[in-house]
Amino acid sequence: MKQELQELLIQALQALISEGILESVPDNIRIDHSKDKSQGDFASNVAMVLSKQARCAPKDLAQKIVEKLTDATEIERVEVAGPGFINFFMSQGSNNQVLGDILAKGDQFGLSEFGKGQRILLEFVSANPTGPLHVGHGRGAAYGATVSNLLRAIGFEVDNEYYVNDAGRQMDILATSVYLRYCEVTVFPDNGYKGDYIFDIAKQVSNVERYDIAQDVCKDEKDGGDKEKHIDELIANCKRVLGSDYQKIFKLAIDSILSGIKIDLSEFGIEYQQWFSEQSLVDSGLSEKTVKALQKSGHIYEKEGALWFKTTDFGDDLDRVVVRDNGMHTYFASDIAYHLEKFNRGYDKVINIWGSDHHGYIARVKASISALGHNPEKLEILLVQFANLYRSGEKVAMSTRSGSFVTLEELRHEVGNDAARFFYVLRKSEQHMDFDLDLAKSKTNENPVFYIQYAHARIFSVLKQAKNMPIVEADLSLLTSNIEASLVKELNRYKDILQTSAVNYEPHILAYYLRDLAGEFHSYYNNSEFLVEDDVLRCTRLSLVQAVKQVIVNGLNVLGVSAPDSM
RNA sequence: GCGCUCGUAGCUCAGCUGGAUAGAGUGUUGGCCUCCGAAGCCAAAUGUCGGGUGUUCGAAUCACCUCGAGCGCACCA
Repeated sequence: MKQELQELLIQALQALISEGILESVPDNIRIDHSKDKSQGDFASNVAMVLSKQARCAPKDLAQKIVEKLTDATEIERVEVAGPGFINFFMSQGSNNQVLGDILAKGDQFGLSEFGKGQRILLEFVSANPTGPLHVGHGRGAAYGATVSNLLRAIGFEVDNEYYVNDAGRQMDILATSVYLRYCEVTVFPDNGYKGDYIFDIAKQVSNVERYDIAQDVCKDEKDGGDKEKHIDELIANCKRVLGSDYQKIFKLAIDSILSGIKIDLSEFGIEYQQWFSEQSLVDSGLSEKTVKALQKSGHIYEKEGALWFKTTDFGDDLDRVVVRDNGMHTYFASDIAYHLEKFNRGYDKVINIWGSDHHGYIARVKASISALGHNPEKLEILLVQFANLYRSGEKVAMSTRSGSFVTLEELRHEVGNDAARFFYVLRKSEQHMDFDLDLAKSKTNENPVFYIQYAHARIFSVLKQAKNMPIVEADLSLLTSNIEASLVKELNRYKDILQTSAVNYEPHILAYYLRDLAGEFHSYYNNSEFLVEDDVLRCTRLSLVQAVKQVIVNGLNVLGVSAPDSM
């Protein structure tokens, strides 16, 4: 409907241009759903935007535009209001068309072809496999999965991907930590992974000799030494002493943790098309090749024994090291290779969802994409602020290494998947978020997700009771009350909401909409009776209510939240 | 010090590609179950939109300054 109105407006503007009143039609003419019923169904501010060009008062220009509008049966009347808004009042019949549309399309209602099948690679979570996911990762997981659903709903083809950092020093620290627990050492390195899950993995180790790998290593920090050096020497000893058994433990540790992460995400309703291994970039030599390609194109220089990538040529603050003086590739080097690999897979757009603490990393990644001859515009990086956890009014410190954190699994079991999914996306992703554990765990009724699910359950219950009553054709002209009109108006917004929510990567827009829709329904429920004697009236109201139910189901489905029939 | 993000009702947050009286949840106060699910509804009260200056017909929204909070500035990943 919005598009039809837009075309009508353009026609009117063109008529004014031919009369010499206006010079040109603006690119995008804004037509919004009015917030207030007294302001009609749609409003346009085009007259105010163009008043300068026309050199007359916005209100007068609006009047002139209105006079040029051709009649359309769907439009009941058009008004000029306020400082120069053009308000469109649609006929109730035209608004009601959406009901038939919803009931006919069912699960498909609201979907569009806006994305025209363009392919998007969406990478999210990608937490290091050094421990279970915690509640901070949960936010990225819920956000990423919902953005993915949204984009799919408006016609994009989206592949979800998890980048597994299974190479590098952190993994060695993990393996060594497991071995030390297996040996049941009494002194544990400051920099080792201390969580309980390390003990669980250690229990699975068998047929490996127990050596004292702490012999001859330098002092740990608590003894006045350097904790980084201490753990590096432990790792070196561990590798040397264990030989091939080291790989065994290494693999056990990562497999165990990664499979835990996969189960966790899958139970949270999140499916990935790809799990991309960092190690595979090393094995395939792509990391190596990428550095060579950069060298060839002249973006690399040597300084103090290391290879530096001149990212400052592409807008970064500092140049970055890609190969250290000890010959090791930095994480950045494999990350460049990874992004190159993503681009080579031929996606129309590559989206990364990162924790906001990585924002300083954006410039150098985009720089590397430019340097390798790709368009950095095709890479979009969305940042998610970490959630601050509060327990008993106090902020909870979180660190994977110290093992003091609340896992995503714990949270899911406490508050339920539905509440967790909804709660996470209810706030704008870049908004700092206070996650009050006590509130989320103990008073789950306050969570708005139940409000929406309750509306669905109520409708289900009503429809169930209507099952044995006669079914006749509905007469939509009987939907005359204010609340019915505003409920229909709300349903008419769904498609636009879905699109706005998706193109802006803002799931909270959909979440808020569903709560509003549920609110309208609850008002209606308390205000009117559905199971009335009159067959036509009953079936008419039930069809409205059924349409509401369908939209709630469709919307919750995008958010990854279930719509139970009873609760 | 430099950079990114944020600052809106007691609390948690929407609204931000400039638009009509700044909204919701929660909390507070008072009503509504002989009636389709009261996890609900209705009503009342609540704001220097952190502060300041500017841009203009119009600023919570844009620009600049300033104060406050979080995060990032490695030959770590």
